[in-house]
Amino acid sequence: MEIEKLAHALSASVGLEMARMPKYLRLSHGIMEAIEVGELCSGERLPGESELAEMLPFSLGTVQRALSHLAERGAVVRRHGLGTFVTDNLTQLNELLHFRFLSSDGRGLLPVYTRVTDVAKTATGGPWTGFLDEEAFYIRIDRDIDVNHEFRAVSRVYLPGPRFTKLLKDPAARAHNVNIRALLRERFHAPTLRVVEQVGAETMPVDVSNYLDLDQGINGLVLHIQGFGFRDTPLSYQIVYVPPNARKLEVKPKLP
Amino acid sequence: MEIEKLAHALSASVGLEMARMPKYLRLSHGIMEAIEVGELCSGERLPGESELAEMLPFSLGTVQRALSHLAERGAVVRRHGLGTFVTDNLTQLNELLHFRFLSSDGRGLLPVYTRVTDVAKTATGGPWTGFLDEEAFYIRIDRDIDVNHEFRAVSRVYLPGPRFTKLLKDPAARAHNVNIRALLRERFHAPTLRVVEQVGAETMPVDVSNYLDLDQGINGLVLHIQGFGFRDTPLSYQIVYVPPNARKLEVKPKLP
DNA sequence: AGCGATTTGTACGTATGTATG
DNA sequence: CCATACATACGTACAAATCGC
Repeated sequence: MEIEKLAHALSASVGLEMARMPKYLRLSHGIMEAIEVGELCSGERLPGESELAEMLPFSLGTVQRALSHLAERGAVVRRHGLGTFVTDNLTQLNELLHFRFLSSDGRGLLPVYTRVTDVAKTATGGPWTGFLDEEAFYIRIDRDIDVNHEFRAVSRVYLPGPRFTKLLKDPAARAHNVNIRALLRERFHAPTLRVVEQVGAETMPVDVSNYLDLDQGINGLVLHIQGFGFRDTPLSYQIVYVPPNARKLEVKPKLP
Repeated sequence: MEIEKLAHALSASVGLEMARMPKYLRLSHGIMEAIEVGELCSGERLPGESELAEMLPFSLGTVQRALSHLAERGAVVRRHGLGTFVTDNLTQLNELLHFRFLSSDGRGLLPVYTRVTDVAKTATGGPWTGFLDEEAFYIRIDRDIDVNHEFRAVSRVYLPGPRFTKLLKDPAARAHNVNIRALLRERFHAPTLRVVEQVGAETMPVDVSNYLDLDQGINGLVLHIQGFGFRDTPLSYQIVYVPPNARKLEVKPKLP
């Protein structure tokens, strides 16, 4: 990763919402974005602290604080005497923020692999119509989520149609392991700033049961994730259908 | 809280495992201990950063780091322009509230009414035996949870037996609408400082199904809540069985 | 094993910004 | 407006871990 790119990414993401943010958070978000859009790859080593401090308009202390901030959130790993590295095996950090299936020993997280199965217009009603503003139509992104090759879940993201019509033709929206929230931020300058999560045991819909080869009418775990953007405006409504399985979903972050 | 006491507590807690610890952690642990033994009371205001830095052999930056460390873990609350305060009981309680069923409009929370149905010794195994330390026996507190008179759930709290034997005879443990964690904190000076929550769609056990008048073998929402006390020691293991219902449970959003 | 070079971790001191009463 | 107190930022120095020679 060249520093110039990072510097460019940082300067590109200022001016608006970042203006009144502390510098260490600006740097932290800039690096986070670079990770999400793939400029910084999984496992890649970042430039050293002093190098960053020298080339960018940040002091060493500020760089350190930004990196520690990212390390606390699991985006990077810092190793004494070696360097700072993008956390590997985080195929999608954003996804893992919601899909934290625990491994057997309860210490690690299971890897997840996502695949887009459909991007289409929809006009039908549902919980998203009560959350998103009233629109002529909505865009639904269907994804298949493979958890550790053990079982699969179905994710459906609903977006206000008129604003995101371009998604229907954007090949990036159909790529594997795509991060929807990163896509919205990059392509539409619509970052998700806050989410509200709800969970319930609901009967799996017929089409989901069919797709996952389940019996009809059984109950599964269903997540509802409301995404808010600038000025706390409703931005996205995601529903994740998880079939019954032996794994448990962690719903709170842990600080040791 | 007088600085002299804190200084004494800090000097008393050195020499052993603290010797090779960073200074900011030593200070952090010292303050934490002062809270544990009651020298610093709930809601009490700590001396200012600069005051601490002046009176104790710590620089301002080190004091700030120690206080931020405690604030991140919820032991203290820092308020700009006001000061740093020991987290009070009510705040802790709200943080640890788990049954956040949302009302129809999604804005308010549904009222819950709890009723203790049994307090008894148990020696049987389960997920709690792997979490709590090995004990001769455990204490199980069964509760019936009525959510807005719409449906009922079952909660089972497992505690290490020897330490909490008194609960078997304590009438307060059988009172209605009692908060178990508040009870542990007040009666046993054993506050729950951190929880890890997991959720899954599991088959409801036979006795729970019978108690709730459900068909056998159906899946419900099952919460597993691990409670940690001082020094991050395992304190309680709670399992909540929620039958399928129309309401959704709000889970805490992740770090933004 | 020793010795530097590099890199993160800790600590200190100082200055300035900003929220609160 | 002022005093207080936390929040941010910068600069410096040294300690400790790691790697390659």
